[in-house]
Amino acid sequence: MSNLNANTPAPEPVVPSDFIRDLVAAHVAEGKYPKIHTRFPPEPNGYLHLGHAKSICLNFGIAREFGGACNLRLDDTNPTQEEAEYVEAIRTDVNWLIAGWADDQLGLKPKGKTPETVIAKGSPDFYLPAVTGTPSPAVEPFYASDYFDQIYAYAQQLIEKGRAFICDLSAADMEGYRGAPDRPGTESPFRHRTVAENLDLFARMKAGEFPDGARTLRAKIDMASPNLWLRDPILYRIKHAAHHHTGTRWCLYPMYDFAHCLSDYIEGITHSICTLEFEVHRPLYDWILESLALPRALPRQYEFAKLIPSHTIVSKRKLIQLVNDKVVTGWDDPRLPTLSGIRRRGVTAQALRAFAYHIGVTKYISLTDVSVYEHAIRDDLNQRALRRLAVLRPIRVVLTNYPAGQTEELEAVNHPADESAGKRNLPFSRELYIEREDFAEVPPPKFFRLKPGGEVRLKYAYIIRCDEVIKDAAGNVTELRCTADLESKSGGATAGRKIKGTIHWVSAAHAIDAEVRLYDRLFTEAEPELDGRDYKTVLNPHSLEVITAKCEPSLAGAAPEERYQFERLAFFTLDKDSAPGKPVFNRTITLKDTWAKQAGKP
RNA sequence: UGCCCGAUGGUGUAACGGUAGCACAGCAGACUCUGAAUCUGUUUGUCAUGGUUCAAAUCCAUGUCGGGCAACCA
Repeated sequence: MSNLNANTPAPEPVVPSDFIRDLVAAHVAEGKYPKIHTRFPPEPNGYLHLGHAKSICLNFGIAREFGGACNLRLDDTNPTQEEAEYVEAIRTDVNWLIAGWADDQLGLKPKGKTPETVIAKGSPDFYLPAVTGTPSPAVEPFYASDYFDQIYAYAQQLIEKGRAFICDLSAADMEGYRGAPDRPGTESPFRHRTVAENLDLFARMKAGEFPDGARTLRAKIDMASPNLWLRDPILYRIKHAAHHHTGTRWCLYPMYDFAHCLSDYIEGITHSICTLEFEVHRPLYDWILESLALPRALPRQYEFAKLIPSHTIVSKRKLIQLVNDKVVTGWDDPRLPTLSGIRRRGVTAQALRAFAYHIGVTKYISLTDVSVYEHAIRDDLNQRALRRLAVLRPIRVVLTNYPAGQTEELEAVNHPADESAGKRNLPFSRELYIEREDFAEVPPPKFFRLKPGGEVRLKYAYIIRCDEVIKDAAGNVTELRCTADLESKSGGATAGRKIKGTIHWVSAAHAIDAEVRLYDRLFTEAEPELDGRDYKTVLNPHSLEVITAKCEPSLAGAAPEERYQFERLAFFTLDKDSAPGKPVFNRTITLKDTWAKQAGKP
């Protein structure tokens, strides 16, 4: 195990290998492109989640491993779906996830810059190169909507080539003309308009002469194609709607298929990596690009299977529902698989990257068990978290042979495997708190914590024996009266005694209170929506429990960027709801608990 | 019932015609002033049937199963 704390990040895993990277490596080997250029193109219609993390790690990872760049692009061609709020959230999440790892590969553009126009082979060509490695307020992400002028010009070219036409069919009519997967469609009655008429109509569509849905621009391909996406697909539709980035300048917006390949081309993307559902779109992607006789190298699309994590939901629509229905407190609720939620929960970007590395990239649609995710988190946190003592569910212990009023400072290490993490002192006194679970009046087999007449070691302190159990009228244990072996402190005469159990504790007089939020999986089932089941029926009622814990005093100075392990319990991080003197800790993930598993067995 | 894609232990992946490996999970043990970590050992797998070949997870054929595709969404 390597030694590190929050300030000395763990080494990144070795470079992964998968079918896409193999392809890119081959392209590099044959010198197919001067530079590898990928892109991460989210639509700003929601928050980024675990699934996006996989894509980000893939795209930026490739850029990183092959000396290329990866553009951040907002794929914003549908004004009715997208909002500026999401743009900011996306930028934050991407920056967080790649920080210290692929910052130098992040492709942005000078603020406000749109593609440069060049005349190549007698027709306009557009290019918008990325700037990398210069984070500053003067740069911003790419926006597909910044290319509306260029995409419009490309559409005109397509019309001029006789490869696109204006269609007056309504959405309902078009459905009838489309045919079916096993039955060819029929050509639109407007398919044979003249170039001049198409150009004129297209210009008038742009000018706002027609209402929504009145006309569309369609590619002229093949209504009999077995690939539905090649049956004269719509390239442009009329939408009199304000756009988050272009305002009211347009009432005509390009469809994804038309805008995406051209955006890739304009930015000089070489490898356009997307998820499997776009596989059937690839012929259209290529058709558009090839129909335009473009002078520069064309981008190519590659598809991989998206991440499907178990015990959660990653569909944007469902995520919105969870937020709106107040099942969770917001987009950054630590139980959500959103990057903002994950971050607030205390998971580090590096853990997420390690996870992405471990799950691999294939074309096989699979369900990834959360345990892989959880392992990546534990592995990361175990290396960086500072150890602390805190008691979640306290029970009072009085050491009858320890002088009242006496306090001593005991030395404790901050990390058992990293000396450089330093040490701290723990105040010790006659009255303590220990974990309720660490005492059993009637101990189950193999219980080696505290029991009547039994001994246990207090971490960094003394070995104590339980002499007496005090109960209230209802029979609840309220206090344990114990005696300490005063020679058994670290370095003491009897410190070497073999005691099976070691438990954590805090001094009652010195402990500070902290709100602790115990998070757990949001769903009890691996596939919440299996067979159309309503996810509401499998919500985990214990996904959040809020308690007040007794913490060692040093935790009063907890830092938000730090990670802590409350020994023998779990990993925690300070929540943004903390106030001076009122710390709030989020439980990121519990430690593995072999005892709980064993104790739970019949 | 058209087209496209896929199938390797419980789960996720590697092997690119030449010993089926790794990780997670599980189980057993060692160690332990964290029942954590660490270390050791270990159970379980090439969808099926043919074919090509000295040799097939890998190439071919057929089948089976799973997924995707008929928004003026992305």
